[in-house]
Amino acid sequence: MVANTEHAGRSGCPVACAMDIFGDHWSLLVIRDLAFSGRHEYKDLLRAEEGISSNILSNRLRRLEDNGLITALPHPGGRRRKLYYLTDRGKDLIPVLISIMRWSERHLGRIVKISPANRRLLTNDPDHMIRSALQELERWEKSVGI
Amino acid sequence: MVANTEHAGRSGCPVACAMDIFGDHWSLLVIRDLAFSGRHEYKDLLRAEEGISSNILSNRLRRLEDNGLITALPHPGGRRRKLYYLTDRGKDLIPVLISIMRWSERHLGRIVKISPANRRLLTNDPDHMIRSALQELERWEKSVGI
DNA sequence: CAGGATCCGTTTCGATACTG
DNA sequence: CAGTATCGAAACGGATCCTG
Repeated sequence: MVANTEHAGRSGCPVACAMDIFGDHWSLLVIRDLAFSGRHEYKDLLRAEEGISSNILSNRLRRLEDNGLITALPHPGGRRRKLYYLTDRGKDLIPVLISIMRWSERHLGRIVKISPANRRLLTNDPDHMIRSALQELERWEKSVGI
Repeated sequence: MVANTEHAGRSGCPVACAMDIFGDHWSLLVIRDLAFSGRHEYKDLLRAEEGISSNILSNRLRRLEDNGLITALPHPGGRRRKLYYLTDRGKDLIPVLISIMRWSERHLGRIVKISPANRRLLTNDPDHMIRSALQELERWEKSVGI
């Protein structure tokens, strides 16, 4: 009973406000890879996504940057290369991703490839998963000197 | 560290599998209204959404039904009228919606219209919100004899 | 060669008019 | 009132081209 009649209507709903992010096919996937896969470069995201094309990835990276969900850092070893990573706002989407994963695990289990250990963790201790993902990101940030 | 390199790749990720639902602009909004707003009829959903057009609503309702997230019941007082409601699978999306709302509340707070009481509940006791939404749905289901 | 812009055919969206 | 048909507009996405 949150977004009920009392608060519904154009631009009045929490979910609606966020549809730029949640209503897009690719944004969440990019966030996911930045959050869980240790990927930070354009080419990694390009190859890792399930077939995103370069123009779309480019578009989404800019959109995510505009929305303050990711930032880019010049890559130490390249001219135009960049290192993309999540801002605090972006990192804060990790619980949402976990929650989606939990739903998917329960209802689309047959399709999900996930190790038994991670499946158990996802079910039994999602908070632990969140913490360890965040730790991993912080570790990476320190390693590149952010 | 869930969908990391070990499990990434085409159709290997929990998030990706669910993109038919999460990657769509309208599906989550329809689910939201079925979950929180006590709306069950076509016209209610049409008016309540932030401007969804009838063909899109029709399309999404069918898609959601095909995916087993909603079901329709013939309306007692109408020819083509139906009562749409969430299946168990659909109801299980409520935690995801709450998680999205929490994120939106934190980061898009300025846009979100939500009463202070509900905002506090959203922040402090999301589980309570989930339970009360489910109770409301069950109450409605009993009232129409499901 | 990496990042990403541009072109362009195909798909999807969405406002409105329409039907039973 | 519930849904469909139509049709212009927008988005997608594959290939290719540009630029540092």
